[in-house]
Amino acid sequence: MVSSELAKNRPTMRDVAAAAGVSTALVSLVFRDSPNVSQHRRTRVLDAADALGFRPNALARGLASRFSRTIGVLINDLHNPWFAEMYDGAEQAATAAGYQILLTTGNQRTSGEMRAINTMMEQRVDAIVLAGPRVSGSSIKAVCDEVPVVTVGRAFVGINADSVMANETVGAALAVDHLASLGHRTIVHIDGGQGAGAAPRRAGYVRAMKRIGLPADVIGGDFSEAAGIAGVENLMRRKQLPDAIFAANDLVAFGVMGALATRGRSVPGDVSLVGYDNTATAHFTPIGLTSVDQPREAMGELAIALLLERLTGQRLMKRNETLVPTLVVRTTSAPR
Amino acid sequence: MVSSELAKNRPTMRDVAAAAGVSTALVSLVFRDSPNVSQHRRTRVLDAADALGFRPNALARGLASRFSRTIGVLINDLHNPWFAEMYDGAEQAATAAGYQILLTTGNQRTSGEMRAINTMMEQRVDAIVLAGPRVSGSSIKAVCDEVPVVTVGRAFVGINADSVMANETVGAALAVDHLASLGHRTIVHIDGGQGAGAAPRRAGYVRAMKRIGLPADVIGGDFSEAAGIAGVENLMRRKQLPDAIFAANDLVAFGVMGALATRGRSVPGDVSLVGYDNTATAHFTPIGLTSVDQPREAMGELAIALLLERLTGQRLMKRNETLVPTLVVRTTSAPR
DNA sequence: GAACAAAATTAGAGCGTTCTAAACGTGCGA
DNA sequence: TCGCACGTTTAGAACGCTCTAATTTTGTTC
Repeated sequence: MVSSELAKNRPTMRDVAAAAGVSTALVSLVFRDSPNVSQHRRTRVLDAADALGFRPNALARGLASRFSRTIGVLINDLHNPWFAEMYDGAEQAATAAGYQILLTTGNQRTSGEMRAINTMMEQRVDAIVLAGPRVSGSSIKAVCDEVPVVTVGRAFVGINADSVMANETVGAALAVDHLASLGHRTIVHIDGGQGAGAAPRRAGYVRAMKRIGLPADVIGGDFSEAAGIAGVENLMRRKQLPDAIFAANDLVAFGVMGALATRGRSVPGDVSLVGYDNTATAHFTPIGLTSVDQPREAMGELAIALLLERLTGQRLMKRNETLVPTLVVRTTSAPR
Repeated sequence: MVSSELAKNRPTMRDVAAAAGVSTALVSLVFRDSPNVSQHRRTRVLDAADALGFRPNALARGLASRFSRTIGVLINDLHNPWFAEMYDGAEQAATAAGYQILLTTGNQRTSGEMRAINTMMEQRVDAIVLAGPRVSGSSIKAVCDEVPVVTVGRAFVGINADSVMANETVGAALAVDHLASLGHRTIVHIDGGQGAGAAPRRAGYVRAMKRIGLPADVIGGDFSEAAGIAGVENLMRRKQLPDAIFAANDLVAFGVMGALATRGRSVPGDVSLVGYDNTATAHFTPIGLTSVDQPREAMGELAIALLLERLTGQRLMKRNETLVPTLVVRTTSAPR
């Protein structure tokens, strides 16, 4: 089935050892940067390895050592730049700790996620990061008992997985306070329906409005542009547009912007607008969307840090961390 | 160093074999879906494996079989949704062929790319996809001799790697013809400088303009928003704005949109605009950027198909494939 | 130069699979 | 009843590395 061209006989440690006139054990020590190797032999081994084009076999290494020094990262949606930024933080932290990352995606489907998790387990990753998982807690319970797991953007109860979250309630309050401080009184929230994080954002909005003595006004939606468009259609049927709109996320906000523009209303002239997530698109000049920003890279770093605590045996108890978002003010929000 | 909690004694084939009262060889056959296993034993083995929570060890499997059934995919920039879409196509094709994907990123740096490539080689991937690589051809020559490699969005000469490209020249012509058909006469191109694909886009623009008898007019730039802004500043110094602008990519186009808006000019009222790449951002309603679209998923699928040809020994000769882009017309281009 | 400690090196047994070749049933025809 | 073919099953040697314990070399001290 496989052509002879491909069935490469790659050099092994035995070959290197023979070429350098030492034992395979010594070659192994050299490639693991052991301090107890004489400089003399070290260079001889390294030279021999170089001459042969030797690459250590990570499979054999992992099998023999029982540790792959690999952390599996499951990203729910590769298209969502949110995850890319979280990944940056995670990768940096993992690399610094001498771990490699095995990146997989779930294609936004639970079946895909379970497949990806199984793959990681079969590859014997030492720990797992689940970024924005869609799967149920019960379906990953067994995994969490075998290997340290941290979830990002979602927390499970009843299973042994750490979590890193952003405080959505505070984020929503940030948006409301900002709009209120600009003098807006009628502030509508188009919510994210059943989406992850939608509920606490909604709750944070309601609480913040109550706190400053304004009536909460929530329009149902989801995390999509269409929801923003529908929300505007809904609002246009009223006697009067609100002073401002707080959208459940940036996508919804883009829908709102488009729909308002179509109907000849201007942002922020007629309505101020705040989004959530601070996606890359939000900052593009023609848009300039004011948006709540989550510390994505920091979340990725923290996720790895939590895993490392488990891997080094420093901690056995579950830990849930929450980071605080900030508000990035751009041009879609202006004084009333 | 490692806590006892973590040094899991995962069940092995031996355990499963013992529990099912068969040999490890039989267990192995069952897990490889061998047809020569009696139904009776198969279910016994599967039940035993289930009861024990057995997961085959991919490391051991790869070591013993000399094939990991894994294809490494190096994505140059995780933040760029272009790659995500290409990846979708690749993953689908790979999964269909029974391969797993090992995804890595180079963080837009050649050093990062080389590290990632080395990692993949150490993990003994069976083949490699390099999506938009920044590395030099000479630095991956050795890799291409060890394992089938396909590059996407870039082709190397002198090394044994297949390639999948989009025809940038045709893409540029698509943009020019579209603008010309709308009646625009002065069509400026803000180019991508040294960026990947910038040269053929520029050449395609020049050729298309020549073909329809219009004067080519190229403003130097790069693949960034800033280049779009600078381009507009440049144009504003002229007596008159051009009828239309063909930007080297969507990012440049966004810069152009923002800069024009800042200066009180409207798109497409004063100037029509066409981008390149058809990024997700391009379709958002408040932007609605007309843009050249590359068949990204198809490119990913094709990349895997080329690798499979090599893996099955069907082909030894290098092959370079080129796919044809299309134009997605939105609201930034209108009749003169 | 002997005795000992410390440093450097090595032999060899795993790690959990696959793979080859051989062994084992079992049913069939002679 | 025997022999044979066929479909199943198995023993045991890889695969390329790590790890433990033992061995050899080197350095130090008297």
